[in-house]
Amino acid sequence: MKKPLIILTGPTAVGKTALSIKLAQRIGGEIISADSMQVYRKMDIGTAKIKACEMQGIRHHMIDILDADEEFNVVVFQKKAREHVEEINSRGLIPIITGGTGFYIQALLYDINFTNEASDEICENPSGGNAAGAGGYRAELEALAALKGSEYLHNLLKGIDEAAAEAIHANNHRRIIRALEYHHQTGNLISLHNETEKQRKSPYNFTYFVLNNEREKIYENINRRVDEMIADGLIDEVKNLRESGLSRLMVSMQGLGYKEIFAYLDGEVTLEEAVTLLKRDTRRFAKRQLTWFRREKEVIWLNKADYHSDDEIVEEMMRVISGKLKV
RNA sequence: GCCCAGAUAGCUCAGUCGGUAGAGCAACGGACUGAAAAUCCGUGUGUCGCUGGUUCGAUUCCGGCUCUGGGCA
Repeated sequence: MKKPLIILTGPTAVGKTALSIKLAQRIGGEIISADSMQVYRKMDIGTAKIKACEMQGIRHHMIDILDADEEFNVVVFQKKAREHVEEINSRGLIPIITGGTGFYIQALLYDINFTNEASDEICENPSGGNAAGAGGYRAELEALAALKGSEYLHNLLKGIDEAAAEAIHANNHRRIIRALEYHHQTGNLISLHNETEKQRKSPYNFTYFVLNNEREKIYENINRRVDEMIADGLIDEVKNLRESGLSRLMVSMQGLGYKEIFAYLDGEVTLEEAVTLLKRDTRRFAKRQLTWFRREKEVIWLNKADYHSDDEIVEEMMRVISGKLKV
């Protein structure tokens, strides 16, 4: 019998957090955050992290578990989140995945296989001061790309994994590097790996909700929220992180709000420009999130415009969930 | 009230010696399987203010009207 798992996601600023609390209260659940930035401590304002007083007694996992200079990625997420799911289930409660990182949700939901023999190479480089933060081979490829251009790497990949080279654009050096790295570590082709992982069936009895709203409304929320973040002290938050010695190349500092304010603090843009860019980049992010969710199979869309209140949405969710769990 | 200028994409504008139009920004669509709030790819989305006239054909020329600036009273 598959264990229940509820997912509540959607584009940024659509109102996931508030709804997730209501759902958790109603159903008797705990929340596991699927968010690549809220895992970091001291990154509160820019990540729109839920405040303790807003949790209303609902337990949250995967928030504030790392320092901003630590590495985090989909593999770490998957491993930890899976443990939380099992643990919550063992106490007879229902785990609710909330957050906007679709890739993470997919990795957990379909139990995508990321393991390989040489995985240590990446894990044992915690001090990595650059964005790559990975093993020597990746750094090597990084340097090669800088020296000879990503076209060169793309040709390299063509000789190893034709299908992958076909699928990955020559300019997408990050993905080319991963494909080469994958082959280097495992001796296998990433194109084949992707093909098999795509076939996976979820080990969970899941219900996948995507909260959405009219685009215009989402953008209004984003613009307003950015202004509020500035008013709430986002600049000081970034300033503190910067003064604590964080580089803007770190993964955590590439998050929305952090990279733009960092550029302002470094004197590259005015504050006004930084705010405009942050709003724009966040809007584009929301759009990319929607593209991701559209492609996901078996999702249930909930359009806020179709309901009068969050409570009404929760009622609808409960209807769907009870149908699923009855069997 | 009179005079001048303008009205073209969501915005700021260019342009068409008459053959239904581009640029920047914004926006939109897509990819993604160990950086994913990252990375990458693709796409002009338009009653050329309204209305008559001239013309085979008007966004373009002419008249009238409306609106918006500025000026004179």
